[in-house]
Amino acid sequence: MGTTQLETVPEPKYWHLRTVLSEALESEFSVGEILPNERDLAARFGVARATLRQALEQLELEGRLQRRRGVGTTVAPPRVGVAVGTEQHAWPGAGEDGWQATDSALAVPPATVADALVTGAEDPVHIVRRSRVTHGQPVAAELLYVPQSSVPDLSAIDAPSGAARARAVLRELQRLELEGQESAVELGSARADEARELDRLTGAPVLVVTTRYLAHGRTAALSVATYRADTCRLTFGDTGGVEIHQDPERRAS
Amino acid sequence: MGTTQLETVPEPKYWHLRTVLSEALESEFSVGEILPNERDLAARFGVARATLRQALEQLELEGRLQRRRGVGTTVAPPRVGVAVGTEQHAWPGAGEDGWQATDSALAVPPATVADALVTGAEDPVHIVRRSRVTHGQPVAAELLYVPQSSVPDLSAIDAPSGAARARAVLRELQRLELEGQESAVELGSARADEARELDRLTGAPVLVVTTRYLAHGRTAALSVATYRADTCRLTFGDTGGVEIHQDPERRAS
DNA sequence: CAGTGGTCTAGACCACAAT
DNA sequence: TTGTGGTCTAGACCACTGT
Repeated sequence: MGTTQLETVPEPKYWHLRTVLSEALESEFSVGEILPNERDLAARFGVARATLRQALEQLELEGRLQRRRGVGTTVAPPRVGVAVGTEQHAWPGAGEDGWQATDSALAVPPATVADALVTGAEDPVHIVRRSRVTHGQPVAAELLYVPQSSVPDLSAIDAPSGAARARAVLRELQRLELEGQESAVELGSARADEARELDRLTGAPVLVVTTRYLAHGRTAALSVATYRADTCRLTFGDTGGVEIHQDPERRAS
Repeated sequence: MGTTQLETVPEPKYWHLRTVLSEALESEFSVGEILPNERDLAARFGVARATLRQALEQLELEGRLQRRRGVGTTVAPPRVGVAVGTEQHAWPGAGEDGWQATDSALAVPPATVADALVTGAEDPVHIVRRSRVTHGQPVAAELLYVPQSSVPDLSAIDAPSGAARARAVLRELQRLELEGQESAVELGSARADEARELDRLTGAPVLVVTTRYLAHGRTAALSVATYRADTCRLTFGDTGGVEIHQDPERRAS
């Protein structure tokens, strides 16, 4: 990476900088390599640190860089593809899918969740916490809402919370016949608790996947999962086929 | 919205500010309403304009606000759900789906696209441009790559480009038997041309949906569509059911 | 401890839309 | 021309990680 001077172009400095850095990442750096620190980089390009940071922010958003306070900025590996909408129509917790149930308790869900489920606004539901790990990295945190009516036989369980209870709820869910599921994906920012679980800072961009599981013509469960937007590529497929890879710059012809 | 003073809390000012503004949006503003300008807001909360802007940025990312240069900051309507992965297994361009084919030409695709398709690296493919409009707002811009082998009968077409040619490519595509499709969603930032088409600034956050269409055991077409991340909620479903709505704050129990 | 990225300030000027 | 959001600067200090 030379001491390139920025030309006077009709585009913002930080955007041009992003392009220059992007090319440098491809040609002069390898995955995991650590970049010079922000103060040095800014000086090298003759811009204020804030401007340099704006460029780095873009690249981090695009999954090209990873920044960690107290450590430095490193070149990120390509995004990992995580399957979220396979055609197998499987209940959460079926098979080995990388999810780990961590906790569960009976509580009153947020109003919008109660709406989507058929329960009354004050009816408590089972809330199952799960986290998903891929390649040793945490990629998602989920809250799964299960109305008591979906798992009537669970009354036998006496544990008020804990991982074992979470697994019990999931096990009971398998007994229902799954008729279908539908998901929605949108951009959000990590709440403090989610951020902690995903090893990111509060406010980090996440992809929020809301999935509704249908059985008996009703919504039998509702899942709200937040995925790290910087490291994940969510795959929805009905073929189980090969990975589709995306060019860092999505260059058009 | 009062002249609330920020308390000293162990969280960043901009994050606290985001929360305060978020609550104000729910209780004191209605959709489309215009907020006080940034300088006034910053003064009112006793912070620098840059800090106030950091909070607004978060809220815009979450689809709560819309900012337009020269105009102001307005309260955004709830995100619109746009279907991207229905179970009907339909080719692009089938039926009325909100897409509009605008142009098409024969050109050599980017290397990564050529990889996904089976074509050689230098083989030109049909590139179809489409844009998607919902509720009068542009929500997505797409590039559809179709190998010549997928539409052999198209050779009869002599127009080198144009909307009519684009429609012809799509029409030919319908004749193939679609075996399946698989999609991936990831976060990206709008290139200059995409940004123009989506009525946003360069670098605006977008959801990039890459879809592979399968026929005859091969990839018959590849679509790369960029959706406005601020206004869109992408839905993948196999039930055609009701909308799932998401609480502005995604409050956990 | 030294070094990193994260937050924050108080300004300045620019690009754009409406008047 | 006026007022808006967008860009940029040159600092300061904070929070965290490693040694």
